[in-house]
Amino acid sequence: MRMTKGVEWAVHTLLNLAWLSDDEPVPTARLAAGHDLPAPYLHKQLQALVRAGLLESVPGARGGFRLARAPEAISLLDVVLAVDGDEPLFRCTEIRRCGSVGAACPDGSRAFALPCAVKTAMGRAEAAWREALATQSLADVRAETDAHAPSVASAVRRALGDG
Amino acid sequence: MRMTKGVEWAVHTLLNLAWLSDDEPVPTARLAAGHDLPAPYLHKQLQALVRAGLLESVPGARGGFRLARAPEAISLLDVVLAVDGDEPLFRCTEIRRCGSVGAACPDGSRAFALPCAVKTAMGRAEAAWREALATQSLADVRAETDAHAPSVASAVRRALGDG
DNA sequence: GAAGAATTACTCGGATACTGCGTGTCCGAGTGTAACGGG
DNA sequence: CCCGTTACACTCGGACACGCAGTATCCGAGTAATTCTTC
Repeated sequence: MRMTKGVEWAVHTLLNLAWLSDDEPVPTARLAAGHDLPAPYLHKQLQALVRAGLLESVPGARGGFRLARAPEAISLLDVVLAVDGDEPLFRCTEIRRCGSVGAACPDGSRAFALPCAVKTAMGRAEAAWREALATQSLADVRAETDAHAPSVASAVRRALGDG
Repeated sequence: MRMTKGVEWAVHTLLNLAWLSDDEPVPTARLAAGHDLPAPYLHKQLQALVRAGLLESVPGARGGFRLARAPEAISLLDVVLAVDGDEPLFRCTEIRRCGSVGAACPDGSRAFALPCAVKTAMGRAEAAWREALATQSLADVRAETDAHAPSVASAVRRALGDG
């Protein structure tokens, strides 16, 4: 029950693009060098972000990736779902219907008409998690970092800017 | 980013024990037959629940497992952490310090003194998830099932009771 | 018939293989750039 | 000197191996019930 590390890479990479704030596309190699990440694998994650509509890819020479929307319009939930997929944390396989317990229910169709209570309980918790992720945007995280560590923004522009 | 299926098995098994409500220990084989689960693997999950203090194991003939606490005192968070471990969903590897971006921060020790904003944002969401799991007890799920499907309780007693 | 000891059968507990997904990598298709030649 | 063509270098895009955690299983240690023997 753990998130893939691609999520961390994706969030930091999107943050770096948000700090650059110009429309110049940045190639994978420079983004990967920004945090010493393996370029091919990061590239794979970036493709997922493109498919999810969070990034725009520019092909050809001097191409690369840029944000497809404003940082205010990209939530952490968007990033997590884009990289890790949108499957629920808890997958109900309806084992309540199986085995001797399931068979001992005389009115199976009526007893199992409503959703499994375990599934709904887990779903409530997951909804709270998603809500908390959805209400935090990339711009919020950027603002929090700017408040605590103002030197990071200029460091990103110095390290990743194409000047 | 998915929960192990052992969680579903553990919750349903604990629920069944809560429905039985007597102090007779139930062996693994009968619990597994209740939902057509592979007995050896379920046995492994039950051991994890014993280590976490949610179940009591009774060795020897006519032995088995029984709840170690009242269903009201067992939260869904307890079950999830017992089976899947208590590692955080999001693991921050501090990549912000690495690479050209990390090196470009002139005052590294000051800029990175406070926790990573990405980590704290993810931590807020995870805290909401844990809170929602912690406030739902096994007794709550049992009550919800009793309200929606009253026949399940008697079915469990009929299928798993040692009568 | 009752008490005691040995036997037996059943249970938990931990150690051991197998599989699927996350992790890491590679090469081909496509495009913009730049150089080069001709007008 | 300007324009069109050609070649090139760089980028994204998807397809291909590897390792570890989740999945599944087995056998040994320990205990309570049972049975047999003896008084």
